[in-house]
Amino acid sequence: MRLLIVDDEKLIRDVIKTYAETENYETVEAENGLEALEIIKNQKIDLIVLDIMMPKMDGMTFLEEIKKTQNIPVIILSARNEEYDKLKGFDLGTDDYLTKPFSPKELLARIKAILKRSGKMTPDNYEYKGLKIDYPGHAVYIDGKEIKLTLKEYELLCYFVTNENIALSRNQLLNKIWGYDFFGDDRTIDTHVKMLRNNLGPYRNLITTVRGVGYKFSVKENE
Amino acid sequence: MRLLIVDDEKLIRDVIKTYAETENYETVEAENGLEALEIIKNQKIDLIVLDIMMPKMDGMTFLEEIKKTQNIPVIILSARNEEYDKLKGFDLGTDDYLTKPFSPKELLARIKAILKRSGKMTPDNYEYKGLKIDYPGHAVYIDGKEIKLTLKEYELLCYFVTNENIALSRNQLLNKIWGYDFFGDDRTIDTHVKMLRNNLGPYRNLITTVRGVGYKFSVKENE
DNA sequence: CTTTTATGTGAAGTATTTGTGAAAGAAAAA
DNA sequence: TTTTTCTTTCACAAATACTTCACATAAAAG
Repeated sequence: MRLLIVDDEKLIRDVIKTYAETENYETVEAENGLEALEIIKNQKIDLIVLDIMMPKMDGMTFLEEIKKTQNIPVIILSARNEEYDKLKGFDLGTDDYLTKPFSPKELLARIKAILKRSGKMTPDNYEYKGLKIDYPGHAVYIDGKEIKLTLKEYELLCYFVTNENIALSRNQLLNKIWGYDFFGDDRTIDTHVKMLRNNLGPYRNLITTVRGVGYKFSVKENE
Repeated sequence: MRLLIVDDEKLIRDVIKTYAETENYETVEAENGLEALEIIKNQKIDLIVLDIMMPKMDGMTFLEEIKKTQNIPVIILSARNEEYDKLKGFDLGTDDYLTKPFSPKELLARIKAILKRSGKMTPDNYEYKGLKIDYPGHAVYIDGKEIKLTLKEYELLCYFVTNENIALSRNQLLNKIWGYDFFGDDRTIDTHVKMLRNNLGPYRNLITTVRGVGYKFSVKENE
């Protein structure tokens, strides 16, 4: 069980690290979002403790970034009175939120709760028949052969896969993958879905159109 | 499922609103107790999120006021260290409280728990015999086989199902499903009901005609 | 029983939504 | 810079959905 602690203050990191280690969690540290992204790319992380206020790449940006493709639970640390509305991309199902100053005991309790709740940890790959996604490697395979997806196509696919059997509106997709500050055309999604379908070849029909709503990924074998 | 959010800080209301909407709750806002009372009078509210400290009419007064006549569950928000024993009218069976600052996740979890407890929770699917609606998937199944409904047919069915045994006028249906800005013909509903009935096959008679009024969905086995 | 009123329904016409190729615009790589 | 790759927009075709209409049918009223 490995935690990533992202905070620019070494003192805070040390405190968390100390307490976490008494509970036998491994810890990895990062000073800012950029560093954290690097680590996420290369290591399997089970939970992230994330400070919102940081230089270089702040917590929110980092959060939106990783939520595009990964589903690692996150505990957010923020100063009291910070603006709540910045907390976009925050996934109510898997994440939690604590205000500074916090009691280490409470943090540990929440860590425990989240890890328990999410039971089986974030898998590092997805597989359905000959379709395979290797999350750490950012790669997708069809029948053993790697297919080359652009970033948006990959993000789309990941989001679809983690929301199997759920109809996703264009807005939802835009917000989650493009970010809340994208003000372009809805239909750009259609184009990306088209490309993704083409690239999925024999698996193209796993993405179905939900007319009037958006798209849905499902492996159900209906006619 | 409609929540009333009562808080004098717009920021807090916005945060709650944002998160509540991701869970598909409708939200109504009020700045103070007086406003909230007005709303309660005129709308059906399933749960109230209530800040205790407010100008004009504070949360406590409001709480006592509505508890006299209604039994809507309430989640109370209060600053840490406020005296809880002042919480008159607080019903331990149906209500809950949270201290600020709170985690949105926790609030939503409590909302869900309370709604579930009070039997009001919208489940994410509906089932009656071989008729099944999968809300997240926007899909309807009859005896295990998916039937393809158009958006309007699907919306109609959902609205019927959530208003079982209630006669719905054409106007009501138009307003809810078509929106208040639709100025077309009433009878278009008849056509959609016709199509929906056809698609429901063996379950077509769950939608009965209420002559002079509109339609009604009911599972009662009459005549 | 006849008339009136309301609903059921098939079919035609209208409107909307989606698929798609291509071009323009951005970003990254060379 | 130039070249390449990726992203976004656009335009039009195709598919699908929605609305209206006219007449058939059924229920209620006279």
